[in-house]
Amino acid sequence: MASLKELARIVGVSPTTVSFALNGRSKEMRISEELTSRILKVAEETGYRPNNIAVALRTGQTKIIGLIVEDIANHFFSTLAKTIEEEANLFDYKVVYCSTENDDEKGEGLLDMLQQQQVDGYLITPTSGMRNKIGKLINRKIPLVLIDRYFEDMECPHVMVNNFEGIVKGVNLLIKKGYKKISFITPDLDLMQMKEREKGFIAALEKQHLYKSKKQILKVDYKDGGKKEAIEKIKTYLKTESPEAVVFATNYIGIHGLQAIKELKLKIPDDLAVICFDDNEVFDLCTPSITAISQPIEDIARTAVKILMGELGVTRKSAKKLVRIPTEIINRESA
Amino acid sequence: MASLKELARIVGVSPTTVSFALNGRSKEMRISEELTSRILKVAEETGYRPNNIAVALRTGQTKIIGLIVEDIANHFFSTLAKTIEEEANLFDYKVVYCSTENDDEKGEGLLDMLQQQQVDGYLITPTSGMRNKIGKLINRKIPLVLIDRYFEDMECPHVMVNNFEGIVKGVNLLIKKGYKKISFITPDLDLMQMKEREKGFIAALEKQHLYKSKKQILKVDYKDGGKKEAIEKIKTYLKTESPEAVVFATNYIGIHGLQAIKELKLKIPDDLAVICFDDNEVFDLCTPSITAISQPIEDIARTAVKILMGELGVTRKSAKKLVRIPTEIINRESA
DNA sequence: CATGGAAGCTAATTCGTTTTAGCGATAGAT
DNA sequence: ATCTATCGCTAAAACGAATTAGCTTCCATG
Repeated sequence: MASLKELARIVGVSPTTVSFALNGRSKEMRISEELTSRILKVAEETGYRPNNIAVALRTGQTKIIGLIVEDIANHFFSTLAKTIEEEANLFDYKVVYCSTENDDEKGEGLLDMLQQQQVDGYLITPTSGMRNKIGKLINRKIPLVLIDRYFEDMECPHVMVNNFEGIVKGVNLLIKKGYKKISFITPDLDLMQMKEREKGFIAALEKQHLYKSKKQILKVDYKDGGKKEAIEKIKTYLKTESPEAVVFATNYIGIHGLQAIKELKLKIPDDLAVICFDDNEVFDLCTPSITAISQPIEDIARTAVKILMGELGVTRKSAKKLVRIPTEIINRESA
Repeated sequence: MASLKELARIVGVSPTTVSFALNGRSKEMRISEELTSRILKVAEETGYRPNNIAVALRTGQTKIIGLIVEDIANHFFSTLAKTIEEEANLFDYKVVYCSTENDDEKGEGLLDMLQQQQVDGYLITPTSGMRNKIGKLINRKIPLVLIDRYFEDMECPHVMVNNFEGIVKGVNLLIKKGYKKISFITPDLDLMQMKEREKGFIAALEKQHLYKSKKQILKVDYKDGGKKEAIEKIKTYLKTESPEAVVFATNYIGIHGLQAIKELKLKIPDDLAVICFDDNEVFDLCTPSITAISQPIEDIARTAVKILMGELGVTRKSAKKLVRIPTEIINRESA
């Protein structure tokens, strides 16, 4: 409520002087120690807080970073968001976050909105349709780091998990345990990381000559319907193909898959072994518990913030700006 | 990038005129239709976006509401946040959110931060230590709605689930199924809603003369340690008291409880029936699936935003400002 | 042929800060 | 006695929009 001007009036000096004193520029600006401490005292007493809006307008810095995730209600993204917030706070930055719902239009809208809010930098898990707008930001040298996905042939800092290697590790585990007829169930999304996971699956199988047919891959199109339809599709697939083991490409398709398996009354891992990309608290609780290829979320978050702080000039620029975080296999009972 | 001033220069008129045209005040301010459409066209072409910082400084309105939750990485709160964001967007409001981690100091800090950001209103799941600061906001007539908890004898709009009634419904279900030795496991938190749930438990049992001893209630203090310690405490309790059925007071203590039950190799519901307050995607997947007392999160979110919009003067003021949303029993296999 | 009013636009102020440029007074150098 | 430096502080501009209070020009009216 109290403004700089008012503080100045109370102390009986000019706003300029108060500003210098509060910003620790007293020595530099030759404000006497006595006056400085008087100002500080009054500021303390009146509980003065600078108006960030005014500061932002004047300095051109909001000290805010915009975080765009796919869906904040999803465990992966909310944990990501939380860690990013904590990490950014260490550098005195605030975070505003929003969800694209994987909708191109919504994503572009959010980008516009954040620009209007004059955020200083961006952390984004982009949808494919955001390519253009992101390209423009990059041309304008706006600090920006992509998370969890990236665009080919667009030079832009990004940090994501090593999807290819992660799936390969998972498949190799299944092969080692003796499973031969292995399937891959993935959402049908046009995203880099999905392609990488699929490539990892095929590569790992081909190395052991176990990739026989395209039917070993099921792509579930969520545009056709929601959860229920997905579960039905998976049930149908499992019945007709009856694989010995299955790798789910994401956390949520894994959950739908488990539901399908439960409804088919298949025994894990005897009837069907299961591995899922991306861990989930649920997996630990299931009976049997589900083996997962886990993404070190905190790692991803911290790395992304670190790079962004470099771009923002808060810390010195990171050398590595295209980071792949290795996955970790969480061995449980399902495979 | 392009400012109002620049637009004005391009069109060859004054910034004032441009401002009127863009804000739809042309008729009122007698800007000719021809000029108005020329301005609009140039604005379109140059992709002009007003600088929200400047607008906020001038108008005193940021069109931002501050949302303070306990932990954004938690399913309940992240779903809440998501719905609130969607709902607020309908009214052209943005949302910035942050987590208290149930830490009084952090909560107060967040309140300060949001004040400095000049948010127009607040949605808060408060920690007990935030009482004072929230009281001050209320005295200053700042639009504010509490969610999920409230302070006794402080008149402040709030919306929460009907905790008492929810637990009563749950306990009654257990009693109807014939369980007699029923326990209540709750985090040891000094929060209204925990007290209400405990009261509900005791009241429901006493009505059937089934409340025999304080030992039927276990309070787990999370200050003593994390998840692991909690699980150990629950295991110890279940071994020594061996209840027939247990009601978990929250989502996350339920998950820890299930872990404990799994480690003890107890069969649900034969050895031990389970009901949990607050639903979770996990519960549907567990074998057996877990019966829950579900909080209609979207309802809570929508109601809270509605009341806040009333306080902000965006819509007309709500009549009911102290709302209890009824719970819903999700019948599954664990009880 | 004043006079009034409307039509169509704009100059200048404001919001709360930060920052640049500079002012008066005293002290030291020449 | 004059010039320069330093000290301690401040006036004023700026950030980008919104808004208040006009300022012209033109036409109609008596």
